[in-house]
Amino acid sequence: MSQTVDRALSILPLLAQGPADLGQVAERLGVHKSTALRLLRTLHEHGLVYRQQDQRYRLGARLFALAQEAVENLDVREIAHSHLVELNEQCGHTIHLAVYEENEVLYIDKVESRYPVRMYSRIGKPVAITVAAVAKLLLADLTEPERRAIAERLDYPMYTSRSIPNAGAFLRELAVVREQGWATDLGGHEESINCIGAPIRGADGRVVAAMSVSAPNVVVTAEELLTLLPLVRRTADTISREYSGTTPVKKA
Amino acid sequence: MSQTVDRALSILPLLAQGPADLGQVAERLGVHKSTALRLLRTLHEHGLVYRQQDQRYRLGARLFALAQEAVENLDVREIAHSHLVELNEQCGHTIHLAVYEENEVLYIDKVESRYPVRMYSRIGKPVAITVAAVAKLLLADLTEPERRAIAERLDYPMYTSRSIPNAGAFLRELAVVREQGWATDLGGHEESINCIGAPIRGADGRVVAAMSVSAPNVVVTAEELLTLLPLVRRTADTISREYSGTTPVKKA
DNA sequence: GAGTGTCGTTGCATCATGTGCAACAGTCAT
DNA sequence: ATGACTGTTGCACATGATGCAACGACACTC
Repeated sequence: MSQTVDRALSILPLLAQGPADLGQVAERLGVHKSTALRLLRTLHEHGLVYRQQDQRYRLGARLFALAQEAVENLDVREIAHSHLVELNEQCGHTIHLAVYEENEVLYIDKVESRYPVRMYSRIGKPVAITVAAVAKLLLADLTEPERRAIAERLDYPMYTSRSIPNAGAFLRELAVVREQGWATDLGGHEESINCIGAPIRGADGRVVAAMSVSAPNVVVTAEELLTLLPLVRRTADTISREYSGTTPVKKA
Repeated sequence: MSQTVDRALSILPLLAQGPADLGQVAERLGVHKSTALRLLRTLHEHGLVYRQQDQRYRLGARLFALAQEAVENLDVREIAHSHLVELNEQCGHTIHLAVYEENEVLYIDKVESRYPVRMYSRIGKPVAITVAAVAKLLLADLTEPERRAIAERLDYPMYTSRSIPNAGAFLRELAVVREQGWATDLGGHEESINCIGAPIRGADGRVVAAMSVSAPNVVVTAEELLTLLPLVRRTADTISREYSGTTPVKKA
């Protein structure tokens, strides 16, 4: 809507791929060098862009600070985290927490099977939306026309032979997930990895986040993983209750 | 420099404090509502801003994805290298750069001394973890339980009479290093070689890499080597600043 | 050491673009 | 219904963003 801002913001994903010099930025934007320079300077003043010794530009620290604050404002994450850790201690597998936002599903927390969470490790990465259990849970909660619209728009990469192949199959899968209240991904993303997931709901019943447990075949079979389903659902429900304020609320 | 972009970017830190509605944003920016609306729309299209159910705006998850992608492409080695070369030109000794990964400390860069004394170290090779200055720096930054777990698991080969002999001594050494912010290895790996090292930190303060200067006794004594400490620490700090994208000095 | 290429930077004239205004539409409370 | 509040739209105006061309700095070649 605003051309100038639009151009300036387009620089960010461009630099996210790696440092670039003025000429490259101008070319990729399709504008004159002097224009690109002014945009970069403005971004620089706000700390979103940093200029290294070789004069190339890359994303600046301010962006990381903002991202940090953005995620801290997602209070689902804060509430869920301790429960995810607890679940990890009980089952030993990797736990993910994801939200849906603007046609994307993003991981916002992760508890590694062996190591403590590292900020910026893989959190923030878009999810394989057509196959991941958490994505199915989040999309299944949308209205029917929304689901249809998104399903039509997506690509259906065949990560494995068990990946969901097309919009029709995806919509049927979402209907199943919506009905049963939990979801799986059995080797649909990586052949040897299975996931089971459950939704986290707000006070109005809407799904605000989804969590999943992932484990490789070599550790537990899909059948064994499914025996954890009650535990996963119970954890999700506990988080839902706390999130919707059934427990004493302290924040303003 | 660019008014429009400047205003748009000013919205981000504003929203970082918490969600705000159109009127609040317009007021804080000192512009008309319609102007604020257009800016917010542009930010929205780029996913930097998200509109929640109550129509208020907050920071979007795309910020997260951007920061994530940028960090993955951040290469400490690339940023550090020129500084290491410069340091080598100033002091003439061998410089090492190392990172910690998966219970191992690895050399990822090396600038050879200008005198013909070869050290047995190679880029990509694991470091003598119990004695090397860089290893001490990297391990000292872990949490207390992590340090303890690793210390218990390690072997303590007596390369020389001054090698660290056991887990207890190692943990005490790590505590000292953690406290003082630099480390040494005085003949602990090879009898005739001394090292001093300093940590390189990311934006969040975590140690992401460590660098060291090594020199044999026949060239400089340990005392003489230690006089280089301020220079080494300054270099490490410079690299830290550049790595975390903080501009040294800027506008008021 | 003159020549040639590349790159970032600056000042400026032009007009596209962002701006504020005022009117409109939707929602909620009374 | 009425009023107060919010977000939204269309439009005339001039501000501010744009591309150009010229300049300076640096690296490299011959």
